[in-house]
Amino acid sequence: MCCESRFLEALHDRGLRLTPQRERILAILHEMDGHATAEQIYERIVAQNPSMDISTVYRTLELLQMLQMVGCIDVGGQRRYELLSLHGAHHHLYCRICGQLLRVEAQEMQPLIEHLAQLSGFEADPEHLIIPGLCEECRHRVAVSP
Amino acid sequence: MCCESRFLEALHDRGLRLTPQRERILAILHEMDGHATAEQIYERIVAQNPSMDISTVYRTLELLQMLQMVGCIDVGGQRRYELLSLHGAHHHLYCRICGQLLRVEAQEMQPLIEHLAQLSGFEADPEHLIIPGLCEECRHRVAVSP
DNA sequence: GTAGATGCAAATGTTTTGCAACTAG
DNA sequence: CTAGTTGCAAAACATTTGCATCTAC
Repeated sequence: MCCESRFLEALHDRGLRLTPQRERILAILHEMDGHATAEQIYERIVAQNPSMDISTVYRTLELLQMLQMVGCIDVGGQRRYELLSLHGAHHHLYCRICGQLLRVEAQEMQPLIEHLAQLSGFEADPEHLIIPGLCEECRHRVAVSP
Repeated sequence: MCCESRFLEALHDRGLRLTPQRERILAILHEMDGHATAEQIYERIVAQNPSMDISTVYRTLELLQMLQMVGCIDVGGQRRYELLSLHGAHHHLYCRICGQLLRVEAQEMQPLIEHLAQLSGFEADPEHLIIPGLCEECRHRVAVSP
């Protein structure tokens, strides 16, 4: 796990503590490799440790966001979290049929971002844009049965 | 009101009915000119007609979305609705400091959409994309006081 | 020992649903 | 008339909070 020592240090700097629950949540975030909901993280942990509470998951995710270790995106009325250290800067394609999230490298969006800046002085975030649409499979499925 | 007759026709085609509640919600959507939450629409109506229920607002908004007369975007954990007939196809720039939504013509995004289709077979929605970032004013304000 | 963290239960806020009563066509 | 619609109340979600208990340090 690449960032546990960073976590520990960040906690200590603030007078906060490394608990087994926090370790477990960080480990799960590594395992899941992105786009997990709080509920999904919680379920994985409860399987082994039934006493874990979902409020602890939320509190830890909030903490990790504050420490800039976890990013959060808001799709389809729910939040999904991912460890920032696992992937480079990227955006998301959100399939509004199957709910799948695809990653797109940040650079693919660069021309658009420059265009918008020129057009209206708007400085688009260089990461975590969510583009809704249809993924390839769902697009075909819809085309076949209209 | 430009689209009431279209609404009536679409309803009749499906054996559905035009009720005073549906008329009222459509009228409010015209008045509000975009980006209203269900709660905001509900409040406006309750002021004159206290018996209206918010579930009727949700049901009508869902219906209008199904009829492609209303679009829905998901920003900052809440949904906002707008009448599609009021503006041409467009996307949104969402300033995450002041919360303002700016409209961008759909054509400005066309090159990106084609690029994504080529890259991963993803068919991005031609409308209602939300791009978070900083509007010109907030960008300057932030630059001055870091 | 003690500030900080946890688990529990209950509150929150938003959206959805079941259902009996009502009404547009 | 009657299928569709409404208002109401309650459920369903996702998320947050208050608090007594517990624990990392």
